[in-house]
Amino acid sequence: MVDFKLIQHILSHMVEYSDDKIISEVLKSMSDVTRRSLLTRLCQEGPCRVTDLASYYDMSLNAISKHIKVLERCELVTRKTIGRTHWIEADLARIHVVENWFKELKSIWELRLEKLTDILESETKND
Amino acid sequence: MVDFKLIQHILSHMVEYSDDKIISEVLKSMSDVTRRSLLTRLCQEGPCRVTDLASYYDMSLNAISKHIKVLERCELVTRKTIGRTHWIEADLARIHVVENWFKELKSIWELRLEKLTDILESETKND
DNA sequence: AAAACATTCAACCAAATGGTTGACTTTAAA
DNA sequence: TTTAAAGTCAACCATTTGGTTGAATGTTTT
Repeated sequence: MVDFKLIQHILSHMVEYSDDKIISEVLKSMSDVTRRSLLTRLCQEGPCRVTDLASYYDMSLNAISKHIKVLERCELVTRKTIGRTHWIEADLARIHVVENWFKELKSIWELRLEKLTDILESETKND
Repeated sequence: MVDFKLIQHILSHMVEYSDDKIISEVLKSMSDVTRRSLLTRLCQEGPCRVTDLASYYDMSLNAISKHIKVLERCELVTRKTIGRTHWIEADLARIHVVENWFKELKSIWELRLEKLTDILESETKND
């Protein structure tokens, strides 16, 4: 007979392992206030130049440039270079990966609660 | 007349600012593979002792103890001390705060797209 | 051709992170 | 009443992070 629970377990772990690095990078990247602010601004305004983004912050252009590179490395942001200006654009696709991990975690939690109530029910039957 | 957009803007920023520290801490806390693994295990198994958690990892008890403290500080985990054993339990409430930020970000994105299509529509009218 | 602009690169620095080991406290067991 | 167990605390260490400044690269503008 097919062991669905085993298959489910193996599959969930395959997803977990393959996405693990992405999840770590995305979460770490978004854990910084400045980078979250940059993302927000890019969502509001659409594609922006690096200099324009930097003008909003009490921080050097270089610092913002580095923040953008961090966001870029984990693909929360894309870059289109036209001449000397770089157009930075938000890309929220990576967020889904994290959201899915949250969902998975919550379902693992629920699964345990279900098993727990099952046990409690069968115990009350035995009383 | 009431400026709903302004009120919405102010409110969203109040939420954003007050939750900012929590979001940063939760995201940074969860950006570590070991800590995510601990959270997953705690969701699967329910409350666990520190030593039992540590036994799964190729890492000192102290390291795990520190990881748990990080999770505890941002309230992803709670602790109940009975005698000499500490029972650690997952608490996923904080995840909602992050999920809400994701939702907010996406709605900001959508809002811009809507404005953009509005502009495009009015321009085609003018042709 | 020279000057200004947009941006990255490189080197540096202080602080934070993730790990280690060894000593310490408190509680439970022999 | 020793001894063992469960954890934390403290000090240390290498690496990463988030910022700085100054120079370098390539692209417009004048």
